[in-house]
Amino acid sequence: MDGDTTGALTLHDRVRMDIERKIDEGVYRPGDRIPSEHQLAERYAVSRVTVRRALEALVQAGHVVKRKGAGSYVNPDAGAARPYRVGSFSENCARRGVTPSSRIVFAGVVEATAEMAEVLGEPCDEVVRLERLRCVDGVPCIVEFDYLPMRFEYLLSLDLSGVSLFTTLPELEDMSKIWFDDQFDACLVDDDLASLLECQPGSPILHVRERLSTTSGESIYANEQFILTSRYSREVSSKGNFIRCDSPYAASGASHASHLEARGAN
Amino acid sequence: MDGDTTGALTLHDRVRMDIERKIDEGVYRPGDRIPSEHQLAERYAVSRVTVRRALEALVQAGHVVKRKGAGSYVNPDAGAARPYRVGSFSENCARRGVTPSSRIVFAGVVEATAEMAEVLGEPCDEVVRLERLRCVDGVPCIVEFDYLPMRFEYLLSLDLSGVSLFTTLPELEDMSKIWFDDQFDACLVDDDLASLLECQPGSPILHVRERLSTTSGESIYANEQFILTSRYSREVSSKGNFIRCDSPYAASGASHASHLEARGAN
DNA sequence: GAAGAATACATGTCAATACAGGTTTATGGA
DNA sequence: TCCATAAACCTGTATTGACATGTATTCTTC
Repeated sequence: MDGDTTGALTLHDRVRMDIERKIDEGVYRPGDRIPSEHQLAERYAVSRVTVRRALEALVQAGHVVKRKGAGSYVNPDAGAARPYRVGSFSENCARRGVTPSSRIVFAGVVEATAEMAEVLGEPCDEVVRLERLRCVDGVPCIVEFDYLPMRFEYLLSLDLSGVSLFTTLPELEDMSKIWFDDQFDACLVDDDLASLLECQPGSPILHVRERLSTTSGESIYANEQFILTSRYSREVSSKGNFIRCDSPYAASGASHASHLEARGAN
Repeated sequence: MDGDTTGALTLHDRVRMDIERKIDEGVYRPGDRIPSEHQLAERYAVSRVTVRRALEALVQAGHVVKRKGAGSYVNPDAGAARPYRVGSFSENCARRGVTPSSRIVFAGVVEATAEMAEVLGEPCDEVVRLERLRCVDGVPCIVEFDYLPMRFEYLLSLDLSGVSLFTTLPELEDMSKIWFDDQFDACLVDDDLASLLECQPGSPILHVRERLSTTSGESIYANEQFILTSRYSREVSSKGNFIRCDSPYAASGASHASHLEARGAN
């Protein structure tokens, strides 16, 4: 395990990282069989259980596939070994070599509507509200509204124009313990959005309502994004541990839920 | 573990299911601390490792939260204990007591475009193509195009009007080994879609392109859905082990990728 | 040479034990 | 009563050992 013996990490984490590194460096190449659990245990001087735990994580991440009775293999499709993390707006831009920017349109405390309280999962009178215009190389792409519980009021004293909530909130450190609830709609750009996004009113626009909560049920925040998909596309990759919960409206005759916020309140 | 001793299941599965049942029946209620791992091991007459494995699955599914040094607790937010599976169109309708129906608009083998071959991840000349109109209580909501590798040609001899691909394809049995790649766009209803969906041309419509593949890199199928969100809304819940890979178009100046299929080819 | 049996090997499952480190509760002194 | 300490308890991590089951290879037999 080389000189990388950071004492803070667990054994199975160190084993996992070393195997991961060997895959990255091509020591184990796509399609190759990697040494058996028994051999790895001997090589790293750990128990087989520890090796199995490391391999389990690699299987979860898509780097390794196992075949009972045969062995463990490096995933032959290198592209399928997706990074195991969430990319924020800022991160995605950086990865593509374009410059993200944010203009804070509004940041403050507002009275909570009944719907906000419900979405945030707790009775509350006030919420922290952000409205941001996100641009790529100066071209406006997304209008985003964020709604956070009052315990995040401290955010208002920070400069949020360059950062994402993803990297700011300590609650979001361990993504594996976060539930994302997303609802997707298509709607048309109204005059307010058009002037912010510098586009034609009546253009189609993607409307995403997202709610983040911990697996223990605590709400973190909710947001609402209007994404001009002609300028910025939203892609999501996910492993099968999610549920779609489509809901037909036609049957109940109920109209579409309106936006979380009264747009005229600015 | 009652009389439910199905020999086919593993021990940790039986333990997990029994704890799950006790949570469902209210023996362990939300917020309650469930017996310690040591106690559970003694009660079920299994080792602590087996109990931990059962609990691990329950934590993954969101039913249980653990606190180091303190104990394991039933997730206080019952709503957060989401079912650990994907809901198909048919399933979601059934759950809501409305009647789903599908009209097959087209089903057959077509010549593969370069883009289809790329999306399906393998060189191919032909693909199986389905076009379906999905309705809720007779109201058309979704136009769906499916593209499958030729090994699924046998589907064409089945009656697909009542079922979903999800429950039909054996490849989709273990959802935890499936990658979903989704891309969301908003666009406008054209004349073809309008006549199928019985709606106004120019209405905003949600356009989802989805690709399913195994963690070992094998493509299963790709599809393209046009969802009238005013009649049927798409919600997605997911745990944090996914990635968003938004891509800015503004920078490169590249135009939006066109549909997978030439719409006029019908 | 081909088919089937025997063998070696790899992963899957499970048990029993040990210790580290965090949390809760009980104890005891100021 | 309040606070600090100690003990009990619980989860996290790791080891060793064992057996079951599926896969691949080799050997034997026809």
